[in-house]
Amino acid sequence: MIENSLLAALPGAAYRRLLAGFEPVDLSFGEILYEPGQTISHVYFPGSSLVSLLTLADGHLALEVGLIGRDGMTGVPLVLGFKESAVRALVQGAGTASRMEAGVFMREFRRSPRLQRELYRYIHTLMAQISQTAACNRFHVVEQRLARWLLMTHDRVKADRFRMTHEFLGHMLGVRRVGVTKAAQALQQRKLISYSRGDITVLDRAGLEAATCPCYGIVKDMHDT
Amino acid sequence: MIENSLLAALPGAAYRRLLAGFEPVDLSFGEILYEPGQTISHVYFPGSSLVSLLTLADGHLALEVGLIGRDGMTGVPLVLGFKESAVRALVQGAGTASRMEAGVFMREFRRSPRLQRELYRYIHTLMAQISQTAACNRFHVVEQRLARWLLMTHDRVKADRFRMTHEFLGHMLGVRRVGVTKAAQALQQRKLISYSRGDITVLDRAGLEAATCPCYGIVKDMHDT
DNA sequence: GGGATTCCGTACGTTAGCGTACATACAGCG
DNA sequence: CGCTGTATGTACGCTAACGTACGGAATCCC
Repeated sequence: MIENSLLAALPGAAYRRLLAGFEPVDLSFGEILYEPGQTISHVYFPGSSLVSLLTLADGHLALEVGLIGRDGMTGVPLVLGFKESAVRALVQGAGTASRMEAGVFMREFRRSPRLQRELYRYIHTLMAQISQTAACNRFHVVEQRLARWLLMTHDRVKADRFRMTHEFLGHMLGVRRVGVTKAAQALQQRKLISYSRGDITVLDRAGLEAATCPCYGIVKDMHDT
Repeated sequence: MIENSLLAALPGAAYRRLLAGFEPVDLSFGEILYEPGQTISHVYFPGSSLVSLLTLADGHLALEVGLIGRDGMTGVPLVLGFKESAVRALVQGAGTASRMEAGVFMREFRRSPRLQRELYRYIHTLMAQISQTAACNRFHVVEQRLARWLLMTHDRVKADRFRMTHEFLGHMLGVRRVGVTKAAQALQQRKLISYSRGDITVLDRAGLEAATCPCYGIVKDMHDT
């Protein structure tokens, strides 16, 4: 019933203690959980939902630096002793999550060494993911990056089909809408995906993996280790 | 004598305990402290030295994601429960540092809540720095990014002059050497810097701040808060 | 079912940065 | 003093992506 793998990794006792404080919620597409500089009111452990961390630049431009699914959590700054987020957290895929009020969470966190260990380790993989994404955005072309992004999403939602417009993908990848359209066309012509009006279907996962840059594998291996 | 601000912030008792375990070292330009996937043998708290964190892509391309001076430390993965670094740590400015063997450090770390608090907070600012750098590398032109890089270095070495070739800067900014040369020429013509054969002098700091992107100020404010 | 809205296709000139190659010039060293 | 390596200047064609604009088409909503 709690589908988040960070929580699932906890031993029975700690796990049951925590459950009491959680509130199941349904996150809807486009919802903004935090803005930069804003106080973090709740932490979220996604189940079937998907949350993007976005860095903002020059007011309007956005770039995804991290992607959080059932393998992660939002509200990392709390764990590190800060009350505010440095980035925007945006619900990118509607679905379930378990949330907890920040103060309650911090009490539980301080009480459970096992939870601390899990979350610190998670933070390391998140940092590594952010670093790799930075290099990827710098060196690889849009088509490869789009393929990577679709694969990462595919991994987390565990479905071949998800809702996602080109416009939105542009904000994630930090490129124009038209740039996404061209890359998506190329992938569609190669029969790796198909799409229509905000509805994307992964047709050939292996093909996508061949079309993307090594960054995908590098980040995935880090999560699995 | 220990010039690192993370250490200087510790209260007297904890501070003196720690000092015993430190070994003062001189880091020389170009030295590689860690490679990705490699076990971390020592942690380093820079004094006058400067260490870059580089993400590698496609074997040969490099991109700086973090810059560590007297306000930081290397070996963050240890603090988060990992023994290996995910990035390359390269000495970018020769100078002093205090180092400690990984095992010794971890014992001290577990023993000192105050040290834990300091370092976790540092990790948050480092993450924010990496995120902002990612967006900066995506959206801003080389000239602005070069100005930012020079300012960040200037802040940390506390000297108007430092050694740095265009080739090397290319690896930091993830661009060709020629790209750096063009950007540096532009800054020199505007009398903001002067340079010659690996020797860069900051002439007009305020001018540089006007020439760079807002990212510089954003990251700086985070460190000061 | 008509109108508005959202989403995608296409097009055109512009530009930053790429890859590469070669020329110059200073610096240290024997 | 000349040699050799390292650092910087310059040049040229090329391409990915930009900014912008407009048309078509599916979907939603009264």
